[in-house]
Amino acid sequence: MTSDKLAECLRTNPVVVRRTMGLLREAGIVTSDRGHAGGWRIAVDLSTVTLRQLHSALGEPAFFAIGNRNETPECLVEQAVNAALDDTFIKAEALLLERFSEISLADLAADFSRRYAEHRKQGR
Amino acid sequence: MTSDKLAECLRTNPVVVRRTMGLLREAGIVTSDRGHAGGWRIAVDLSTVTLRQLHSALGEPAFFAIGNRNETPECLVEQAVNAALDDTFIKAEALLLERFSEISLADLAADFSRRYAEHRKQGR
DNA sequence: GTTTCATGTAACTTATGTAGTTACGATTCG
DNA sequence: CGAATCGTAACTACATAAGTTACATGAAAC
Repeated sequence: MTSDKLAECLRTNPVVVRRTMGLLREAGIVTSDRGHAGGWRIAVDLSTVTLRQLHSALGEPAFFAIGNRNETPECLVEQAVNAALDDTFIKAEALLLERFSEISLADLAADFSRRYAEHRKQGR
Repeated sequence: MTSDKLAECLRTNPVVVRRTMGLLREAGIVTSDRGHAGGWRIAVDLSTVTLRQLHSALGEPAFFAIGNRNETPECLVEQAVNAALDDTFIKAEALLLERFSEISLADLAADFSRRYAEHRKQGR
């Protein structure tokens, strides 16, 4: 599928698609071909790719919007708050990473297919 | 303590302090007095205020930086992803909220005091 | 009562990060 | 050759949070 087509599906811009897909290519998950009949192609079996791997391929973006701004603050109040919460943030992150590693793209594809079939049935 | 002094401690601006402290005042956690010898005062026993209450007073800002952008998306792919992850995000959030409700400002104050004493000992 | 010290708050400015856009070079196929 | 496509740099737009300015309001000091 071309960047243009993907951008249309995702309601965004082809260059944005290329930027993100480029990271997935670096991780070996997709390949790209230039020129006529080029575009993006999935390079691996969907059952072998987990959300954990995608998260990693995309640069491990932060899970949390709040919490630790500074790992080793000088401020003693900040230190006390970090000490009280760090363990829990680490546990919560582990929970999410664990779940991410359990979900493969094949799982999502299967669920999508189910939903799509349902959608078509309802649509009639 | 005045907004000016607090702003200095927090390395920020008095108006920013007033904005945030105003929310804490609405929640009954602090009071403010105008005029000479005015400023902010803690209104309750620190042992009765938990981080959960602060989080609530400050408008329950989002815990997560990623995840669900749309609770009920039309897109079937997005639906499949949400279905796969929602439970886990809810669990992770519950974990954080639970921990927040376990920690009182008195706990943090005590830990701060310990750190401060240590700091002064080291300082000599 | 005037002066000084505070908060309360509206309005504006600045900073930051993400996304979107334009432009064009490089590559591939027909 | 020419059309299609990615690669990428550079720029623009937008949203959000934080910072700033300005001034009104209120309270205590003297």
